[in-house]
Amino acid sequence: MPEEDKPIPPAREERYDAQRIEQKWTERWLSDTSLYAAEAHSTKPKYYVLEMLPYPSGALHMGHVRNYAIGDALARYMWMNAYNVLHPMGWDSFGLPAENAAIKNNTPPKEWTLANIAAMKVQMKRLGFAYDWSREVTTCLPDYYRWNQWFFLKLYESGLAYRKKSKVNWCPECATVLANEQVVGGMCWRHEDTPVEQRELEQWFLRITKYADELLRDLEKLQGWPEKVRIMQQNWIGRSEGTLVDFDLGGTVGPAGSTITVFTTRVDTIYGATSVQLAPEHPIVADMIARDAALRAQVEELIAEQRRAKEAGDIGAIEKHGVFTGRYAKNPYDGEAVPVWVANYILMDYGTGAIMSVPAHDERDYEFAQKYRLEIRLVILPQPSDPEETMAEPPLPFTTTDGILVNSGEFNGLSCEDAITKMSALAEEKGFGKATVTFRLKDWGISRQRYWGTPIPMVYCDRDGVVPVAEKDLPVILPDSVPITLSGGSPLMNVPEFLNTTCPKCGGPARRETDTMDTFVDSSWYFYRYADAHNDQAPFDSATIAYWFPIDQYIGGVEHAILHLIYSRFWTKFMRDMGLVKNDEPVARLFTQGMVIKDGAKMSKNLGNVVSPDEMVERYGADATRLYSLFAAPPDRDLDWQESGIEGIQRFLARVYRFYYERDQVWANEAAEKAAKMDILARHSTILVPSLNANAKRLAERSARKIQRKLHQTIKRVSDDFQGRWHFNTCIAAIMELVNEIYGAQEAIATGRVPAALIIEVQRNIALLLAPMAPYLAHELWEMAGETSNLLKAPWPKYDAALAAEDEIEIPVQVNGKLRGLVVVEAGASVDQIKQAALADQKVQAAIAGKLVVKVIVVPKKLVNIVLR
RNA sequence: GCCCGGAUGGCGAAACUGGCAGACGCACGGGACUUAAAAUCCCGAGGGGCGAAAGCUCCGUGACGGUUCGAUUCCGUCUCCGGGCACCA
Repeated sequence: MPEEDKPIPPAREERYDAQRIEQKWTERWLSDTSLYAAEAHSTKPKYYVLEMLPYPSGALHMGHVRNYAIGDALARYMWMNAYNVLHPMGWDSFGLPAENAAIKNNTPPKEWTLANIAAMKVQMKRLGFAYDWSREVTTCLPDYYRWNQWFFLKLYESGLAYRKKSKVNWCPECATVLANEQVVGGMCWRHEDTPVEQRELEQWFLRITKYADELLRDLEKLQGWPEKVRIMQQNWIGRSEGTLVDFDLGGTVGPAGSTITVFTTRVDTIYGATSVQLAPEHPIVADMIARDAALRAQVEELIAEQRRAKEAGDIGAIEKHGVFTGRYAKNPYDGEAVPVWVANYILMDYGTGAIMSVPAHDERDYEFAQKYRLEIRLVILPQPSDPEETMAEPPLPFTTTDGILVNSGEFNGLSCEDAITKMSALAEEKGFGKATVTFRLKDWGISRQRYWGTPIPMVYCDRDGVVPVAEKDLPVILPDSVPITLSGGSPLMNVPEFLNTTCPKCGGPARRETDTMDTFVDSSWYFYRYADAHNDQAPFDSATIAYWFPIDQYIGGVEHAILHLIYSRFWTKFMRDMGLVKNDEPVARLFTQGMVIKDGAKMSKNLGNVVSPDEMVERYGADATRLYSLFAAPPDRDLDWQESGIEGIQRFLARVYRFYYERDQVWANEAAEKAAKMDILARHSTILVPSLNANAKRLAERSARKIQRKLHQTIKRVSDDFQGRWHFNTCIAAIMELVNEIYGAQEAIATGRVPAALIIEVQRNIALLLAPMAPYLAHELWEMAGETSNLLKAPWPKYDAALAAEDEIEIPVQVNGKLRGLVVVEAGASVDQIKQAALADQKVQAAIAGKLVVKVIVVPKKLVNIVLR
């Protein structure tokens, strides 16, 4: 193409106009769907960066923007580092709010949800997030949830899905099940004067506890996860080693039998057991109260106390109450019969729901025994430090395991540790107990008596009982246009076309399961689907998963540290055992970002301190909104949103823009300069970092060298932060410093003391450094710097350590730890040279005059400290 | 109660490995440009005391103590704030 036929670049405006620039680039980006597409096969290394998918509530909030700004910056950075990047997005689109909206606005949940998705997708695109939309996953659509059903069938086949009775919140007024958040102070959220009841329903559970040990053990492998999250999961799993011991009641009370099995971690203290305590909901208690109305009333009060405390979220503050049952149980070790009590501090869903109470060696038992004047018997004494010393009586309760047994028959004199081993062995030998491990982790109840969720693919037949739907008949489609009412249980029960079916086994009439799945099922494996989003033969292709997994970096809120992430880990282990995936864990590295707060409080409608992303984008642009959310605080900490802060960022972007614009104006007006520019550009398109020697000559000017040094220092700082701790706030500060340096050198630039080549190099690099964080402006600047390549995949700049190095450095000189002088030395100065310079300094001389110098500490490049006496 | 974070100017924060505390930004003050304002550019600034000024000096990273030539950083005790779990036997 002849020179004069080249398209004339569009006229640029003097003022930084975010809206104009962002609209221009949005159009280009949206017209090319291949832009952010991951390559199925690539010689490049793969990188899977994932942000937690949102619930489509209708609008993004600032927390989302922050989350996605971090992920997008990382994805773009990895593209620039020539990785094959997978960066997908989707919608966690089943769940209760759609049903609530249906009730409130009379809109079908599907319609409401899909409209919200469309709206939020527009927001995401406006913000410029670089997602591969061809892999979008929408969990409420049958092409996704059919695989939930498929997995459920596999879980059922493997014995990992089972039914059992479980309690639900029931509002008699609504005649329906309530979610925990719909219970307010023990009352229904819609009927403030209707107490919520507990009803037992048959529900589906997934046997996550089968993997309890592995889920715990593999936390070790997750070194790329925050320590905090690993600890939270560890506590959640709650592994505890102990002993089961049978106490005999000496005759049955009812169907629950005549044995109380207690779980204890301290079987070594069992000779100090002076009572057995049962949870109020223990089956033996049920037998006991069946014939004892007075006891029944008391036990019911204990249950009520427990429930009230739990609902108040304040179970720790509950005052301990108990009631003596009138029965005694025999301690199998010494044959002593101890009283059996029922107590409100014993939980039925942990251990066996029964404990032995050892007041002398357990704080809670001690408190309880004091209150009810139960016997307190000391059986552990402190280890004497000197064997000759007599053992002192310790203060009670004495809970340490570093002690010696007394008053414990044949076990006297053993250490607690030895006693636990020997006593557990004896229990097993004699058949009244055994060593065991319990977990706090419970099986995962997935049944929801709701409409807007994945139908559980099971059928109930009068003849064949519980029968799974045949795989070939999947998906079981969730019917549309189902009236969402407030009463009568699950809405699906009122849809005969759905409810009535035929038995897959005998072909006779049967009923479908009307419960739907917990939405945590959807989010437990959605990130696998991204890798192969349109597969209609299987949830995904295993070879594709082997390529992409594990996820290299997952980013989201810490509020999902436990449930979502533990269910996802469980799902992965199950899929691995099925042979579907090879990885043991889904996520190699996890990052949890801090909350966005305003005026010191979490943003909420109640407080009226919600900042709308749309408003920010409209007022300041997407770049400023994103950049500010990265700048205002390090990403793992809470971010206090300040309107004046984002104004400052906008000012910074305008300052950067103006630097390019004004240079362009100058160059455009100087024909000779322009020719030089073209010549330089031609050279620079291949050489990003000029070699030191060539430049050292060319950049003899001090001001030019200063700019060049700052440039390379900036590239280093920004690169280091992307590689390391992700403190994007300091990256941005570094770029601001570079821009300040340029503005500070205005005069040198105007008088031609700074070569145009260097200015262009700075311009190119600022565009490159800003590209991950402020992509719109960065693309515009890239173009203004004369580049025609796509910035998205332009190589990330490299710094030259020699160019970044300082020639001279200032070394502070302290005398007795107090700053007394500053000396300037060459960067490579030896310890001795620095010491001489420091001692020669006038101020230092004055400070040490007449005193005895005891020691001179020299830390090269850092400081000198002269110690006087 | 237990576990995990955090606390630094008027504000958001920085100081990455024990080495000049407060980079960068906001707000503020002063100046330049302007008829004026806005915008922009430049300069100033932790607090106290001394000084006309250049400057000098003391104090200062939630509190108290310790280690060290030297501590925002390491150790101990405590206070407050945030998050998680909660009578877990």
